[in-house]
Formats: sequence, C-alpha cells, structure tokens
Amino acid sequence: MMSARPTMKDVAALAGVGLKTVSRVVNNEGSVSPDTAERVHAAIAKLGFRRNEGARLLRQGRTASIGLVLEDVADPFSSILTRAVEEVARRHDSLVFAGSSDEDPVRERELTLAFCARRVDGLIIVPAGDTHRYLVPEIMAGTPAVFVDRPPQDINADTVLVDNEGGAQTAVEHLIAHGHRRIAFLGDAPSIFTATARLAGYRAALEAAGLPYDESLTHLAPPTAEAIRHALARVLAGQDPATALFCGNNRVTVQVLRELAKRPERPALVGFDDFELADVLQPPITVVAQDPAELGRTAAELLFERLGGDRQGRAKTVRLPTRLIPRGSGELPIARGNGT
Amino acid sequence: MMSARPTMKDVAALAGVGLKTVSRVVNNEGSVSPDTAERVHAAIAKLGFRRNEGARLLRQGRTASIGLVLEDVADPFSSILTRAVEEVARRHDSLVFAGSSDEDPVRERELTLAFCARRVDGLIIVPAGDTHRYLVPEIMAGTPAVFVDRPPQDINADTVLVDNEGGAQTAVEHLIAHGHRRIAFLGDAPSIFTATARLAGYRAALEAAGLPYDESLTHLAPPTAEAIRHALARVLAGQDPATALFCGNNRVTVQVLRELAKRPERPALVGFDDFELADVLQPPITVVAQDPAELGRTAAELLFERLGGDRQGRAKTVRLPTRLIPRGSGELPIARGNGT
DNA sequence: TACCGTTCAGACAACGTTGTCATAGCCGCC
DNA sequence: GGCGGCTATGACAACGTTGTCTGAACGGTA
Repeated sequence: MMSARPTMKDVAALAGVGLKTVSRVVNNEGSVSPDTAERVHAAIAKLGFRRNEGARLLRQGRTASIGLVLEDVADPFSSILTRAVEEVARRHDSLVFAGSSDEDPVRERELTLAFCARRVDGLIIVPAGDTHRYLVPEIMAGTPAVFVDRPPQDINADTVLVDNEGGAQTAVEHLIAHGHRRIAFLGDAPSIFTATARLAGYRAALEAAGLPYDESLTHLAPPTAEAIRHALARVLAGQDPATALFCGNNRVTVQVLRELAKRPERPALVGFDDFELADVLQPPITVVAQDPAELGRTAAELLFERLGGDRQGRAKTVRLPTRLIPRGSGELPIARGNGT
Repeated sequence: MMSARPTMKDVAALAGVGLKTVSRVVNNEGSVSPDTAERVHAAIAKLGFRRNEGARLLRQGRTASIGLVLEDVADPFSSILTRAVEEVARRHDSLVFAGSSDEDPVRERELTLAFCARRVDGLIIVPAGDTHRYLVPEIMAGTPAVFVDRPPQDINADTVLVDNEGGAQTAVEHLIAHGHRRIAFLGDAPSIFTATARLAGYRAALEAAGLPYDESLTHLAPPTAEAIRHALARVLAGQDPATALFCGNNRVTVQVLRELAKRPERPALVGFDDFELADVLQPPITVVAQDPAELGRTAAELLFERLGGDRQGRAKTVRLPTRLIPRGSGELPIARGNGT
C-alpha cells in the first residue's frame, strides 16, 4: 500500500463535494452546512489528510517560520537562546529554522540567504560577519531582521545587546573591592564584539579605581587550551603577577579552570557568563551572569512586533542588564606565596 | 522604496526573455545562449532576485528540509545531537526544523505533525510518547522517520540507540572492582526508556558479581533538587549505607553533585553521560560516556539513506557503544566513618 | 531545394492551496 | 408574483516555480 499523500481534491472527491468546500471546512470558515461538514470531516479522517502548509503559505505569501542564525547550535548560550526563541515563535504559530555560522562570515551569509530563499517571515541573527549590507535587499523586500548579542555592521536594524561594559566593570570592581590590584583580563578574539566591549569595561573599572592599565595582563584570542595555558603562564608569572583573573566569557572561564587545576596558584576569579556547575566547583565560581533566554525572548518579541505592525519604524536597540553572582572565587583575598 | 519581492516573471520582463528561460538560467540547465544568460544574470543582480524555494519545492514535491523533535533544544545532549544532524543535513543541502517536546507526548505529536504538514522530507525523533501509531499514515505517505536514543512504540522504524545496559553494567562493574558492595542507582523517571535500560544494566552487574539487588538503594524519578536530596539522604543513611553511587544520566549527576557538596559523605561516583567540567571537579568525575554527536550523525545518515534509496527496506537498529572514562570519582575506595 | 537534426526559446499545464466571484435555492416582504 | 437578501456551494484564477511540448532558426547533407 504505497499511498501517496492525499490532497484536498481527494478529500473532495470522497466526500462528494467541491474542492473549495473542503478548504472551507479545514479552515473553519463557516457557511458550510453541518452535514456537509460532517461528510468532509469523515473523508479527512479516512484518508489521513493533512493540509500542505507549503502550498498554503505560497498562496498566502507568508511562511509562518523564522530563521535563526547562531554561532553554534551546540553551545549552551546558543541553545538556551534558541529555546527561548522557539517558545515565542510557538505562541505565534511559527516554526524556527536554526543554523550555525561557526563564527564564519561566509557561512553566516549563506545560511541567512538560504533562509531568505525559503521566505522565512523574519530573521534573528547573532552576527559573525563584518558587514551585513547583503541583507539590505532582503529587508527592503520585507524580511525584517533582529540582531542579537552583537550589533550589525553597515546597516540599521533592531538589536538586542547585553550591557557588556557595565557587566565587565562590575566584575572588575568586585575584584578591586576585595583588594586586588593586579587583575588580568582573558578574553576571546578581539574581532568579537563582546570581547572588546568587555575589555572596555575592564579598563573603565581600572581607571575609575586609579589603577594602571597594564597590557601585559590582557590576552584576547580564541580560547584554545594552548592559548589559555600560555596566557595564564604569562600573567601569573614574573615580578608582579596577577592575583585575580577576569574571564571574558564562558568558554574562556572553562579553559582557565581546566588549566588552573594543573597549577599551584589560586587567583581570585570572576567570569562573564554563568554556567552549569559553577556553584559546585571548589571554590564556587563568581560570575557576572547574562540571561541568554531573555536575549532570545526579547529578540523574538521584537521580531514579531515588526511582523505584526509597522515594519518601517525606527530600529530599536535594547540593552539587557547583567547580574553579579558572588559565589566564592571572586571573593578570594590576595594569596601570597602561591607562585613559584 | 517598498519594493515587493521580485519573481522570475519580473526578471524575465526586465531581461526581455521568457519566463522559462530565466528558470533555465537559474538552474543552470544549459541550452541558453551565452548572451541571453548574461542578460538574465544582469537582471537578476539588478533586482536582487532570489528564487522562492517554497514554490520550487511545492512543484518538486520535496522540501529539502527535515524535522528534528528533541526533548529540549537547550539541553547539551540535544544541542550536540542537533549540531551533528545539521552538519549531515547541510551536506545534503537540507535545512533542519528543530523543536522541543519537553518530554510531553502531546507536544511531541503536535510538533511532529506540524513538521509533516510542512512536508519535511523526513523526521528524526527522540521520542517521548508511549505510542507512535499516529505516524503510520505519515510514514506510509512517504515521510520516513528515524528514532534516536529511545525506540519507537507500536511501530517499526529505523532506530539509533546507545548500549545502555552494557554501559551501565560497565559502570557498576567498575565500582565493584574498586571494592564497593553497596552501590546505589539514581536514575531518571522509569517512564524514560534509558532509565530502565540502565537499571537493567545495573542489576545485571550486581548479579554477575553475586551481589544482592536491594531496592532501597535505587531511586527512579525526575531529577529535581528535592527528589535527589531525599534520595541521597535515604541511600547514604542507615545501617548499611551505599558507599558508591551510579547516576543514570547527566542531569541526575549534576543534581547529585550539587547535593553532595552540602553533605559530609564522599561516596564513589560514576555517571552515565559525560559533561563539561567533569574533569575539573574535585575529585574529577568518572563517567560512562556516550557520544551524542555520533547518535545524531548516525540517525541523519540513516535518514538520508532512506530518502535516497529504498524507502521500504527493513527497519534497521543501530546500537552505539559507550566508553568508560575513569577520572577519580569512580576509583575512590570505600570511605569509612564518613557518615553521621 | 528538400530534408533532417540541433540549438535555443517560449507557451502552457501542473504542484496544492486560498481568494474572488458567480449561481442556485430559499425565505420573506411589499 | 416579483424582488431583495441570505446561505450554501462550486468554478476559476492565482501564488512562483518547473516539466513537457512545440516551434523557430540555423546549418549540413543529399
């Protein structure tokens, strides 16, 4: 029994009614007599008919789906964000296409345009690229885009950001308040917007406390095990080593903890981004938490607002706050005689 | 400039050619003279034309997309699996619709049927429901499904599982080899396939070692903080407390570690599922690792194999191995005088 | 010149749905 | 009885593509 998928035509034939009547029943349009509707329902059930959304949406000009371009679907930050977007989309009867750019501008562009070719109703993008001019025709054509976590380049669009400077500043101030004067900043690659924004917050905190900015205490690079090992060796060694570390994101923090486990020093540490098990480690890790779910939710709501209402209004930028969660690692005093 | 989206017709008009010629150029069908093609390309570029995949796919009967139903997109297990699926899909020029069932059969069904209504080419499902008969018409209609991590109920379909029994048995044997005789099993809700499969492995290991199965040392329930707290209090107390714990999954392990941090006992511990930072904890956590990426990859490849070839062949079941990673927590000897 | 094959191009139907319009039947009212 | 208005229904075009078919123009060959 290799039955092909039944269409409305098949249903109509079986029920002995016109095609349009089936459509009316399926869409609950009313103005169908009860017993006709009954016959149609029976035929639908018998054939296992399910309306072809593709055809419907072609006719209607919208697809009830949105595209989500992330750095890496598997990353906790991204997956929590995805979940929140999905939630909002569901409330609007939309599905979500998600894809990973891997921080590669070319891939970001490909993915985004693939979504546009599928005529998604809108886009949510965690941008990796250095230009988004390629989106101009799409936006003009009526596919709004909302940027998350990082601002778009070269174009104007709704954006949801985190207060990176403020959060970083809070983190560093916290360390300063616990007596630290030599605080290292270990961040991600400087090409990443949040990395440099957090560096700025770090510097602002130092400056506000009258502490010098020592470039030898900063490290901005992709957080590979090796890069972090070298960076740690550098900032924890020498005449006047760092007594505290500020880690620029999740993945940096994790690598740092991994390396730190192999070393004798126990510097104070504050990380940007919360992560699972931060509370279980010894000592528990103090973090400046952002709320990826809130980021996703806000972005999705902004998008559906655009879709529902004025599509040409001025672009909005929302900046979400961060929250310091003291757990222990950031409250460690200066440890003397730790090093070699 | 509120330009609507250009269609092939617009391109054809601008280039002064027929509609079909544009189609030919876009699809690289050949048999278009070079300078006509040139004119068409120019028109395409000028208008910013992008082919409407929805229309194309309606015509062709396939959608170049697959549906992925997970427990929770935000869970690391799911997100790593998603990523692997995405990777394979990309190689087949497909996009991935992903959605979370939240372990709710109704939601699983809704989501799956929503994907079917979109006429995804195939489905990959981490099932939550207790029956999948609702899928029969869809599969008959030519939408193959592959089940992951748990087998389907009531129907026959390709399935990718992990060797849960074997993995659990290995974990418990490892604890036994380190001298433990009182080993507790803390698992997820018994309605979850993997939970009972792992319980079976736990029992098999006990039996093989000639140890009695003591029901008071097992706990199967959703791993809320409270449930785990109570369970731990129970198995670690009394005359003959557990000296070792076997945790049935990731989330159980994490909750257990969280509770354990508040208690004096330091039982040996092996977890099913690896997780980030397991190596950084004190002591580092011994686990039986499964490979979610491999699960996803295998499932996706199975699906595309079906899509490409014989859609009616016998359902295959693949069972992936697990790997014991000793890190410390599973090698702890029996600790005496720990408890109250 | 007549014929054939090849190359390029367009007209037209089809995919499965929905929007627009027309029509048939019926009721009630002047 | 004629008319307006209502309800239930279906015919038909349209959404934006692609597959099929047909035809025009051209070159080569007998």
